[in-house]
Amino acid sequence: MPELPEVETIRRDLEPEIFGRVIAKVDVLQPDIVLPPHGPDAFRRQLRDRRIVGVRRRAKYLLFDVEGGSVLQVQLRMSGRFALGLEAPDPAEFRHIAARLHLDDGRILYYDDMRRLGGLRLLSLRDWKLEEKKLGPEPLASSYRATDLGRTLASTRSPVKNALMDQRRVAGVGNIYASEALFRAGVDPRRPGRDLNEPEIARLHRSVRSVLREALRQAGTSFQNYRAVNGRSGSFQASLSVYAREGEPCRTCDTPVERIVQAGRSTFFCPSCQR
DNA sequence: CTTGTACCCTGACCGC
DNA sequence: TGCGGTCAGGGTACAA
Repeated sequence: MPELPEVETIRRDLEPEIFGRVIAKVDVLQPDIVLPPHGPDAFRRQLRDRRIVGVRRRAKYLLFDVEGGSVLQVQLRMSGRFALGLEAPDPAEFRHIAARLHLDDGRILYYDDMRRLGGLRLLSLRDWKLEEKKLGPEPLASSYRATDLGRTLASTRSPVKNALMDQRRVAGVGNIYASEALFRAGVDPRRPGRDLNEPEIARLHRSVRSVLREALRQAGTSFQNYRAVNGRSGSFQASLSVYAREGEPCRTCDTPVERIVQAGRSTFFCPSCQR
């Protein structure tokens, strides 16, 4: 479920706890969350006794650099999450533990994934670099400019909402923050990407960055089932302008927020403020 | 090439 | 209480 701010929040929670630790043992309880190229057995063998020398994020992926030139790539997708501790987390809340990474200090990193759409992949540094080439720029990087967004939108007739969620165009924006950024920019999510003019692109660029930054400051958005590490919740849900507010009054103009479906996903917008 | 749809999976919720 | 339909913060395979 997490988008960029949620994944980055998890990264910040995990890094000081697991950086430098050695993975003493790996248990795979749900084999299908181990993603190619390795099967569960090779995955477990190759991670064992390796030190974690980096805890990074790229797009919506968490990356644990392990000594020896490998990268453990974590795709949380809709329901993946972590718990860390000496003892197992509350079994009433973490009911779908799919893997356990035992650390050399006795603590265990639990990967829980109710829907099992996410997973863990062990890649060589070289293969990760190939994967990374498919991803668009990080929207919060200082090098990310309105012209970058403009170029990527100019090349598509897709609705701008879909284009924002396309990880090859810009990395880390998902269903919540696409809707929120378009509201802030005053842009109708159904407009074809290439139809946006320069001022609209400039506004959208600022909106994407500001909404992600603010969400990050509030440790992300937590609904019933999304939590950061060990169940810590974010608070950005209180700041949402349109997402999950169908029928409620727009905070700017009181027009009821509308919900439509684009590419199979809900989009929320204010038909009056967004043109 | 681009774009839309089906699908992976479990659980919560709603109307009947 | 049960049952079917819908929906959920993602990404990919495949068809058109």
